[in-house]
Parts: sequence; structure tokens; C-alpha cells
Amino acid sequence: MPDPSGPNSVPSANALITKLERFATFSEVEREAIGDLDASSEWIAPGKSIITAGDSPEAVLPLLEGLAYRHKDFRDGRRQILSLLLPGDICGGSGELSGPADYGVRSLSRARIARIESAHFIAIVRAHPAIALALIKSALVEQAIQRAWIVNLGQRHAHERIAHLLCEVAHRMNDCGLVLSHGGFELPLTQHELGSALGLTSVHTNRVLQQLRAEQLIEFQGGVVHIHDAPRLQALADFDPAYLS
Amino acid sequence: MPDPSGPNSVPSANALITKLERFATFSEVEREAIGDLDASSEWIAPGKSIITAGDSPEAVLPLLEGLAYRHKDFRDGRRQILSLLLPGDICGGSGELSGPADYGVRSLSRARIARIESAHFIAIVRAHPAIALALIKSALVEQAIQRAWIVNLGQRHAHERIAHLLCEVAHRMNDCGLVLSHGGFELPLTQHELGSALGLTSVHTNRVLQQLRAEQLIEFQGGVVHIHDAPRLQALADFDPAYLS
DNA sequence: CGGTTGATTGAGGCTGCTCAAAAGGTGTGG
DNA sequence: CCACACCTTTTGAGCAGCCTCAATCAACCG
Repeated sequence: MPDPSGPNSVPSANALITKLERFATFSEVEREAIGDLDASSEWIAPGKSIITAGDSPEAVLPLLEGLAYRHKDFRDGRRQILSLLLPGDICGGSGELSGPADYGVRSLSRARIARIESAHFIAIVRAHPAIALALIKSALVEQAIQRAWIVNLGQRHAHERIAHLLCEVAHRMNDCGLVLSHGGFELPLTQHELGSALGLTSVHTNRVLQQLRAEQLIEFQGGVVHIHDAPRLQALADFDPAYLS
Repeated sequence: MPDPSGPNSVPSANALITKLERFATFSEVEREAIGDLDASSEWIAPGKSIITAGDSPEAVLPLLEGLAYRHKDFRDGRRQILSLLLPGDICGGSGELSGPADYGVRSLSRARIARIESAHFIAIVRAHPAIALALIKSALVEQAIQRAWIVNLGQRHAHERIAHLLCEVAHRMNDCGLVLSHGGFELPLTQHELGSALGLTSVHTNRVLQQLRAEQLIEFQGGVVHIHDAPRLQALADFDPAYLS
């Protein structure tokens, strides 16, 4: 049944469905239940706030296109980036599902965000066990990623931290089909932001990036990452991609 | 309908049900679906391995009584404690739900662990949307706790880290009814293990604990924690308990 | 009482931080 | 097309929080 491309016939596959289908097989009924998120979606410019700490959007906000990150800011200026969000990831939510956000979310690039009202989201989960299971599995993978960050911040040295984060992102970008033809990928973080994800200052991040560049391991410029020697980078980071799936 | 205390009539309330009921209201049907975990449970001595990294237990292992922790070990001896597990928490699982464990789990005290076969667990989730939702909410809280650890490790100084972790544990212990009559609680970690949770060496952990003790903030000895000045400790840690529920 | 584990103390060193400034890039307005 | 502002990257110098190595002390246990 090729090309049912009449307008409004079949909702276009969106990043959320694509991601959840990594964890479960959905029937057409379930795909329709998640529905046409394009309809509710909105484009956001780079660097804009999607969720502010303390917000209660009363909805679930999946990221359909573009990149974003969660972050926690201190009053005194310290800032920690908590996670990088790729298409299919859920930026956050609240309402019946959870309390007000304990973090903010910002777009890294032009990004498209959908909006599923909390009550509707819960109704979907109640009605479709396959979706509930996929969400649980997806949450478990997200926990594994967070554990990897805990290990990174708690035990690894600066160059190991950078290496590990870039290995993780490279894999996740690949899963999202976001690796460019020449093998690099777009990651429009400043060195200051990269440092905030790694628990390092921008000064130190800069110096270590220069070392890694000098060793022909990676390149990080203009918001594009090139990994020149993946095996050596993975060895340096002690990276094992098993946790990402 | 008081006291149906005939043998094998109503499964005794267990810590897993108690925890999930913080997130949803269960009917008797749902409580029975989770079932009598006592039957499948086993006591484990302190300091024993419950899950070994790389394991695939093909089951979900809820902690019913006692304390445990997840940890990741490096070949070179570095170790990071990833989370503290209290009664009601799920130590881990694998099988259809997730890949092999990327972490190990050890008991901190005498502990009772239940075992729910993966296939059975998935059947329960499929059949009971209320349980699925409670699991999702529970996973979201666990993610929030992990984010707090990321912030701790990435941005806070040693004394702030210790303060924040103890605030978190005090709250969670209280939720589990594990705060002792005199206000303290049992946390049988060595200073070395506490350091492993905080990304610090045991030597530095020791010195900072002495400072906090000297400032009349806390006491940490013989596996028992006393918080002498909770408001000041929370201020030091910039602790806000909202994320724990 | 020796052995083991954990807490404590000391001295010295390194990773990563702070403060400060300069250099390079980019967009805007005159 | 230049001047200017702004942001990011880069570099330098000095400092400090935390680490490493090592030894001692205290408690518990067979």
C-alpha cells in the first residue's frame, strides 16, 4: 500500500514514535493513538527557553526536531547541564505525571516541540499497554544515560569526560540518523556549555579540547564534532555503548 | 472488614506496593496482581552482591527490606556509587525489559529481595494500567534523584555534596518510615563508600565530615547519621525536597 | 594477642579553578 | 565599508581544593 499521501490521511511518522518503536512493536492503532503531533507542534528558535525551572506545563513536551538540553542553574552563577535532548526525547512534563520541573530546558538549535496535554497522555498510556511498556523501557535507558553521566562526573578526568560524552552523543546521533555524510555531527554547544555538562570550566575545557585535537582524536569547531579515531577515543573513555539500548 | 488474618488470605502489604501507592491509588485487584512477594523473597547478608555488572537476571528484583546500593567499578580500582536503594526501590532487572545490567548492586545491611520473573512483570504491566502509570511516575522520581546527583557531582564542593546527599537520604528514609526515634537514621556506609558516592576520596571525605561535625551540623558514626541542624544543612546544600515526590 | 577493617592525620603534589586579558569572528548600524 | 559591540576561543599566571602516598590509631574478632 504505497504512498497514502493524501492530506491528513496517515499521520507522518514522528520522532517520538520512531524512538518508542525502538522499544516495542506498535500496531497502526497505537501509532494513531500517539497521533499527529505535527498538528500541535511549534518551531522554536535556537537558544530559547522551552521549560523554565518551576514550570508546570500540564503537558508532555516531546522534541520532534532539533536539539535541546536540560539544565539547572544556581543563584551564584554555577550551572549544570543535565542531559542532551535529541529528536524523540521528551523535554519534560508535569501535571498529574510529576511535580513542577526541577530543571530548565533550552533549545540548542532550531527545534520543533510537540505538546500532549497531561490528561490525554495519561489516557493514551492507560489505553495502550504497548505504549506504556515502551515508555518504561525508554525511561530505563534514560536512567542508564544519567548513570553514565554520574560516573563521568564522579570518577573520570577531564579528557576522559569529554571523550565519553562525545562517544555517547555520537551513538545517539547515529540512532537518530543525524550523522552527517562525512561522519561528523552537529552539536552547537559552546565550550562553556560543554564544560557545564562535564563539570568543568570553559577555560579547562578549552585546554583539554586542544590536547585531544593535537592527538588527532577529535575536532570540535563551529558546532560540528568530528571523531577522527573512534576506537582510540572509546578506549580513552572506557566507553561501552551497551547501555544506550 | 478488620483483620482477615487467616494464613495466605491477603498478601501482606510489601514495600514495593507501599512505594507505588505513593504514585497511584490501587484497587484490591491491583494489589493482588503484584501479589505476595514475600513468597519469592530471600534474605541476604550485608555486603553481598545482589546483581553483578553484566548479569541478566531475567527478572525484576525489588528490595523489600534493608538497604543496598548500585555501583560501577573500574578495572583500575575507581568506583562510583550510583544510587542508594531503600525498601520499595527496584534493585534492577533485565530480560525483555532492558539489556544486561551496566552496574552492580550490593546489600548495605541485611536485606530482603523479591524476584518477579520478567515475563510475569510485563504481563502485570500490560494488564494493569494503574500499575504501569505508577511505575512511570516512580521512574520519573528516580530520574530526578539521579539529576540531583549529577548536579552534586558536577557543581558542588565537598561539604555541599555531603550535605545534599544526607538531606536527600534523610527525606527518603522518612518516607520509608526508617527514621529512628531520636531523629537519626541508619546508613551503614563506610567513609570510603560515602566518598565513592560523592566523587571524593575517603581521606577528603573524612576531613570534611570532621568539619561538619565541628560545626554541629551532623554526626556520622557507627553507620548512624544524626542531623543536628537541618535548616542550616539544607541551606548549605541548597536542598529543596520538591523533586523527591 | 595478632589480624583485619575503618577512621584519622600528615606532607607534598597535581588537576582543575580563578582572575585577567587578548585575539578571533560575526552581526549591526552608521 | 568601516566602526563598534558582543560572543567565543585562546592564553597566561597564580592559586586551592582535592588527591596520593604513607603511617598511625582505634575497634572489633577469632
